[in-house]
Amino acid sequence: MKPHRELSIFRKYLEKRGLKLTSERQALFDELFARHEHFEADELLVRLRTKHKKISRATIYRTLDLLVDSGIVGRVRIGESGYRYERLRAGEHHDHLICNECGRVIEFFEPAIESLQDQVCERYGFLALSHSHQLRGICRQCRPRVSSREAGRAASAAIPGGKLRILPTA
Amino acid sequence: MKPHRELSIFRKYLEKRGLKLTSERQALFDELFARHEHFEADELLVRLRTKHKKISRATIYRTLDLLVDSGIVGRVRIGESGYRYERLRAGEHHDHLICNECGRVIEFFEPAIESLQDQVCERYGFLALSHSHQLRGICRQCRPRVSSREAGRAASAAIPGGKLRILPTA
DNA sequence: ACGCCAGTTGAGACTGAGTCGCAATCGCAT
DNA sequence: ATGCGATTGCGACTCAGTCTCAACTGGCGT
Repeated sequence: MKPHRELSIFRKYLEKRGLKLTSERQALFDELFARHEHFEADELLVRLRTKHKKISRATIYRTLDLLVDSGIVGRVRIGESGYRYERLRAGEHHDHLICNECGRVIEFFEPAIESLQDQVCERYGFLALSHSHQLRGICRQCRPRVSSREAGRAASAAIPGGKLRILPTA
Repeated sequence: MKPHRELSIFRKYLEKRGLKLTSERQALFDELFARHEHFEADELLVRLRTKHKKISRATIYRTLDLLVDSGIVGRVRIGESGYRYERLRAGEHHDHLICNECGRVIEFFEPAIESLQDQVCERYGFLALSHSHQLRGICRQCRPRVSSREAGRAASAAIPGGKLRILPTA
């Protein structure tokens, strides 16, 4: 729980391009590194507002852009609308399992998938700069609840093919 | 180029829930299956408008929802904002390589990745219902252009680690 | 062929997320 | 302490998508 490392990265990032570490930026940074969850921009706004800090929505977005750009925060398209942000630990990377029921986000990392991705890129002469890989469905905790609910409904929603099919969505 | 199969699926889908095949829905369907690219909702609106057909934005979205729900069209989060739609051929599935330069979308399918995904889900007791997997970067055609442009700039943007790193973004 | 009515449409108001312009303010190098 | 470029907050704005509702229509029943 020592965000010092990230703070100095951020500081350096700002310095390098003649930007300033204002009290708003510092406050946002602190709030962000006080937890370790995924969060939305407006969530931060509310949290800071309730903590007496005043900060505008525009500044939240502007600062978030800086943090993403500096590499210590990641911007992810999760859920149906808007972005979510997450702390990024240097050099680490992960993808997401997202529960449609409770919204829980599970991070996973599968080296074999990563290297297969590289192979795919090679195949197409594609230079990958970033990627996004998310699986949506029902998490372990929600499965019992959902399946009992389904039992109540008609079986009409059953997928024809029988076998579990994974279709693209987002 | 015979969309008859899909049309009958759509027809059946509508019938099953007492919905009607209106001229607007038919027109949208036709326009959609006249090509095979990824497209945005507003794009369809424009295309139909220029083809003398009048149709409202709301109807476009409503019909697109039906098509997605019936399984013959897929909704994908590509690019920075909004959705894109794409024809789905029955049983087929693919993921995307997206070029940041020209916007080109390359479809790929890697069975090994799919099965690794299943393994990841098992590991977490997660029931996957859909997934999204996109790599963003520079396509073969754009690479020469981009690298020469980069050469002009300072080398300051070089990634420290040296090795190609793939970071999450969307 | 006709009528009926649930389903459908278009227009425009609305929403939510994010961006922009600008005058007032602030960090910080000197 | 000073100066000035960077930054902020505000509110207006955009953009994609949704909603409401009165007017319209597809297609079943006869």
